[in-house]
Amino acid sequence: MFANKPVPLLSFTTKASYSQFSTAIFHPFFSSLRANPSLFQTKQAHAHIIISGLAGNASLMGHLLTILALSPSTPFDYSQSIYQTITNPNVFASNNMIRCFAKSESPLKSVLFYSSMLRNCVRPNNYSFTFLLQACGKGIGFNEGVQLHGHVVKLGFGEDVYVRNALIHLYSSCCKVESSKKVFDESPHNRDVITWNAMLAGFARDGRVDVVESMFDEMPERDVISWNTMIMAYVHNGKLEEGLECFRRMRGIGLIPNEATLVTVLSASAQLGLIEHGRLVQSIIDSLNIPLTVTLGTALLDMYAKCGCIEQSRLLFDKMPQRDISTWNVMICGMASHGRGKEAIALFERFLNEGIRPVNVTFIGVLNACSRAGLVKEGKRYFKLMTDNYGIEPEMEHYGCMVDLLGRAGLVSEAIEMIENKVVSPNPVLWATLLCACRIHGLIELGENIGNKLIELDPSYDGHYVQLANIYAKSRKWDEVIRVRRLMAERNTNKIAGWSLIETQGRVHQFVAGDRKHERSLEIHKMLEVIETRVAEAGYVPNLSSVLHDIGEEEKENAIRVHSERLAIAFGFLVIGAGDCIRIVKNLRVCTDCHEVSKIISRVFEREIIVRDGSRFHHFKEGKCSCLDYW
DNA sequence: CTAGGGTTAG
Repeated sequence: MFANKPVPLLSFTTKASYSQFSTAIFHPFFSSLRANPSLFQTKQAHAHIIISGLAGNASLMGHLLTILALSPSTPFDYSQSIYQTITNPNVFASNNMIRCFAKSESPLKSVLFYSSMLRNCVRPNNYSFTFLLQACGKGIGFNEGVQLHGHVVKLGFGEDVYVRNALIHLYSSCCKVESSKKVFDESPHNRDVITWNAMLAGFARDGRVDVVESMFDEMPERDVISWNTMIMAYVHNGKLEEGLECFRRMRGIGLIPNEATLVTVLSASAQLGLIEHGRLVQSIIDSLNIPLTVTLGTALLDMYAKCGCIEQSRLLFDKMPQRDISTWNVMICGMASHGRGKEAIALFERFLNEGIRPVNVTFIGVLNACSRAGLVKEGKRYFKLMTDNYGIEPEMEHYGCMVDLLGRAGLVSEAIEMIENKVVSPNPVLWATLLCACRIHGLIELGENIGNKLIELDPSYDGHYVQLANIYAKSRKWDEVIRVRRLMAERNTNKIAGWSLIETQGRVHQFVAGDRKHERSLEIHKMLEVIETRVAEAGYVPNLSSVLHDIGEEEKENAIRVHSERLAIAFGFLVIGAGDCIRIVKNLRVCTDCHEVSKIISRVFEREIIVRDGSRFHHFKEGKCSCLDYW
């Protein structure tokens, strides 16, 4: 009866008269369909019910609606048509109709349905409210939810733990975590692990990590989801190391992580650029035999790309049995961030050929790729494709890519036009992007204009001063360089402390400029001297323009010498096996001088160095960088 | 006869 091919109904009907069957014979089919919903088989069951003259039966139709509510993609009209055949709807059938509404595009319609249910004198029960409150949470129906909360209390379901949990979940979905907390506090004896988890998730969404932490410690019992929620609270609120530490503790007590755990932990590893940790997660996935779903595969793909292993990323991409739009986006953006513009574009073309509809993020990757590969014509064409063919409204990021693309190609007036004509409110970020182009192309006058304008707009941000000074330095206007540096010092701008990190044997070593705190500091500085000697022999002359302070020449050289990136490289030579590449993650942009030195190091030591800075990768190899000296 | 909490991309 439930094979994948249509069943010859006639042969079935000739065997017996349906009136002989009780409704009970359908129940085995319902339970198998609940476990494994299939629209086709549900329709078959429906057909049999109709033939047997039971289409008006509330219980049978209620079961069909349950299955439809559980199915991944349900034609909503179908659920409604089923409900309409019921001669005398009971609360069971109505509850499952609410569930179908909750899953639909407009979940709040379930509330309208609820009032019609009341008019028809169908009395709601505790199930009704869990489904209704769920629907309100999905549709962000705060007002509807509050009214339903009133009904819950009035009708006496206020102590049902399912209903209470649904209320907590509803309020936190509507960003009213204080209301969630009220419900939570009202009934201390009426809590289970789900109550606590819902409450944790509410505070996590609200960014109150400290509260999540203390509640987590207070919980009488914790399951995998409690741990996942705790880890997510850290990771989604920028406390990446804490997230990883929590994951370590979770494994320490012998709890088996599941897919959600691993996806979150991979995201933290990716953001931190910790390839060793990422590989550890991969080995956990392998040893637990966790199936590589699209979500998990995409998270892995992203981790490899963000940790500098774009080849690994690509191998995994080619092996994945299933991909969705995010998978493609991650792969395209990853390629672009590694400066492999042509490959990113080839992927995008393949993606279009497979008939997938690109979204805004896809185009950020594609436009970035064009910019990195210097493909001006293509970039313009894709920008037009995005707006004209796919109706995607360009966001600031898209304009940013275009300004970068045009500026890099030296088409400065077109870039200015783009900024001035297309954006409703001109954004400083776009001008800063163009300022970068001025530095590369040595456009002093324009750079001066833009730089001064930006400094005026935000005198406390040091990045604009640095760029302007770099522009002056490029044309050897040292007086101006000194003037800008002084201005910056006088105004005491907010300097973001730069750091570089390197990972080895599961440990993370983070350096700041001039760092002498590392346990192997002496060796590191000795290694630095060796590097310097070899680099100087290769003809390197320090470029003083990158030094931030207005100090004597000799000291300037010292200041460059101990940039965090160089300390990390020197340490890398000490701990990374010969032949293996040195991977470094930085928070800020690579300075001109460090970039130059890194190139030379890669040549004279025959060592590949991969540096991830704030927005892209630099692969230093054989004296060249993958960014082609434009960043 | 039906129920609840956690997951990726710029």
